[in-house]
Amino acid sequence: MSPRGQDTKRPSQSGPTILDVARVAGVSKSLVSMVTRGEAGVSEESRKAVLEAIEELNYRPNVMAQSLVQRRTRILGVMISDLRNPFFGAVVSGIQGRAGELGYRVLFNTGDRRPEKEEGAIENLLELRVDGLILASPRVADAVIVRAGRSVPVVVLNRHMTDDSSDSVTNDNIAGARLAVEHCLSFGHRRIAFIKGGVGAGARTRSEGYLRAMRDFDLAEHIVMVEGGHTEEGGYRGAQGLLKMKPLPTAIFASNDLCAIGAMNALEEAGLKIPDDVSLVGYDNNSLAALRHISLTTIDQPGEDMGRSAVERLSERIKEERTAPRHDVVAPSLVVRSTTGPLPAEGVIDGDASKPMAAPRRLSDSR
Amino acid sequence: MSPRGQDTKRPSQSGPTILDVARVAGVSKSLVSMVTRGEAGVSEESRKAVLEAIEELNYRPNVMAQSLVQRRTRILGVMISDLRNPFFGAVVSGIQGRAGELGYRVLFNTGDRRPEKEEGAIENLLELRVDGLILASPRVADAVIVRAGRSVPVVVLNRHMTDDSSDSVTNDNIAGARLAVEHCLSFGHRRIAFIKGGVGAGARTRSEGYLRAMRDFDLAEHIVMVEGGHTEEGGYRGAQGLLKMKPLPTAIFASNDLCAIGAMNALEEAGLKIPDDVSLVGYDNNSLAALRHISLTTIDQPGEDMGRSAVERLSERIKEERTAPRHDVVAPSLVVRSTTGPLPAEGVIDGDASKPMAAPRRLSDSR
DNA sequence: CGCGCCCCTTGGAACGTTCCAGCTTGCATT
DNA sequence: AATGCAAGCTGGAACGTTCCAAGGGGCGCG
Repeated sequence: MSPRGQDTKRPSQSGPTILDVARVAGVSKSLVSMVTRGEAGVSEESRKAVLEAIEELNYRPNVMAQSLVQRRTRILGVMISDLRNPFFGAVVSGIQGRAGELGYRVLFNTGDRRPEKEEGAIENLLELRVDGLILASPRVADAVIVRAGRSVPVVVLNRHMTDDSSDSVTNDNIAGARLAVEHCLSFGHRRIAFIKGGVGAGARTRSEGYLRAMRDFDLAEHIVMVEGGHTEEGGYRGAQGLLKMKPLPTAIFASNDLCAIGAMNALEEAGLKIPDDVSLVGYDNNSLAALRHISLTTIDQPGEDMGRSAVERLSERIKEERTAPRHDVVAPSLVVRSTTGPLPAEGVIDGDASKPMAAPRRLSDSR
Repeated sequence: MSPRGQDTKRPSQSGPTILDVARVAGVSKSLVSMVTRGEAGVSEESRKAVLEAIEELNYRPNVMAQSLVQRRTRILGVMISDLRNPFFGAVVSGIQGRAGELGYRVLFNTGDRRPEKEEGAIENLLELRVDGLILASPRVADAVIVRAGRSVPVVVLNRHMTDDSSDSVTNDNIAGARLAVEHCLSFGHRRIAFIKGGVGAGARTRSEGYLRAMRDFDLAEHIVMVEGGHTEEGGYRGAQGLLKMKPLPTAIFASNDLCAIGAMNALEEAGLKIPDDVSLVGYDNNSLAALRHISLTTIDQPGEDMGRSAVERLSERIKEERTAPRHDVVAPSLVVRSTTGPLPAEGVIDGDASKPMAAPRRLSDSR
């Protein structure tokens, strides 16, 4: 009765099953299963027959069926907030590397930068019954993460979770921001401005780190923060804001590399030379920063390592080797490239040059 | 006997099932199923009871079980050859957008640039019984793609398949390369060199397009090609090679944007100004090219649209609305930014200025 | 010769869903 | 009062695996 008759019978293709293989090889399905799982105790003869049948039929075990009976998938789900930020390329690479070593397959899903889509992406992964979930810089509400944590081990990357529903791997944004400020200081800069990261993961703690470092170095009076965002556009606008200020900052610290690159454009458009007129520091050390044409001084956040750690933490939880939550913090480090340099001449003159270069000394101790 | 005794009973968590929900709601599993699938013919009362039970238990349907019985997953598998190339960010975005509209979920896997890993990634997706497969710029052997095509509809992105085992969505690299050459020509350039893309998808056809365009415009004598690669490093080395040449090319066309950026560095290091001394054209129009600080003239390849088309083609195949293979070719377009400009003064002198500026005219017609 | 053991192999139950045929109930129609 | 029918609901079979208890030979040993 169906419009297309008999060809609609099978819901499109559904490959050969273990039973087909068993039939062709002339053995039982159990034996085939043992072969595919590489279990010992199968005669060479049978094994060969089975392998041939598999080859002949182009058979592939159905993961769905496997997972159903084993009650686990050996799949790690990864939700990436923004695939367009090259930093996550490194994270993904680390995740995939370590997961492969541990025998997990990895499935990615992305939120395309929109929290509601992120939530859907997480839900998708959860319905698939992934064995564990990695959320890379999620922008969703805390409650969503907690809820996910109720059904599966969760590791959050780059966002510190205050509750104990999940593990986290973050980089020490406070320390990283301090490194940035210290570095500028070591070149004699005092008027070190900051372009904020908006809602991006880690943005808040970087602001916090900037503030603390400025205060600790007795630079509170020079604190200048403008709105920006973790995008090129945000950095561009942020820098434009800074350019309107009366005593121009001599150094600018941007909340991430994309932001710094945007700032770079604005500064260059205004005819300022980097680093001759203004120094610039980013954060992340993404692949853009390393491009010779950009060569941005930045704070390295080891994305690949963080990815690997996340998998490690997840694996411990899945195997129930650990039940106490763990919050790893990796140390950021300074990568000096070409966008930072000594204080420009006038800066030394019209800035308050009362306190001499004590800072640089202090800096080298503290590292 | 197990070291940890009773707590190992359940293979970690395995959430509530439809039966648990049925029990709590006081109805049959079938009724619960009808509710979760949004089927009509359920009394308001029952529906409410079920929804409450679902909420209470934090129940989530098990996709594995669903797929097993339905014999389809509503999942599209996507293999991305290189997540670090920002061009694919756009592709992914397009895929995800259209897939969402059509009711598919999307699962990504990446080959981390290594063919054998790509093959594993494809195998993974296939074992999951995805309803369809998108291969974005795959580097695997043709045979792997053909084999995959035997079990599931496959759409290949950016690589033309000569056989009919799969559909493809490519951009017209020949035409794109021609646009690049034409553009240089319109500025009076004749010595237009090319940095090749190596094994990257589309690299061969771009070379081919360059060659053809050069010949068509009577520039065969100026053809210069050097090895490069679809990475910054490749472009850097390629440009270094070009810099050793006796009459320096006045324009350089790189096989992709990453490559062009590498070339940019080499040129700048050599003290050449872009575009004053040398013009530079890339390919892809990835997010880097658009960065104001880079502002690369390039050939736009509409990644997002291509992603959407791929999903479209796949969907047709899955629904069996079409059985004939289809090979879509999208038109590339020129994006003029700041890395191309008029022929430098000396270029006009020592180049063969015999044929005057006919080319620019011709160009504007042909667009 | 009979017993036990090891090696290899097997069928059935289970996993959590969907699908389907059929059941009940109540109401309108004859 | 009997019949028909629709609305709402239900239990069992099926999907393709893995796991497990148990079956069948062959062989060495007492």
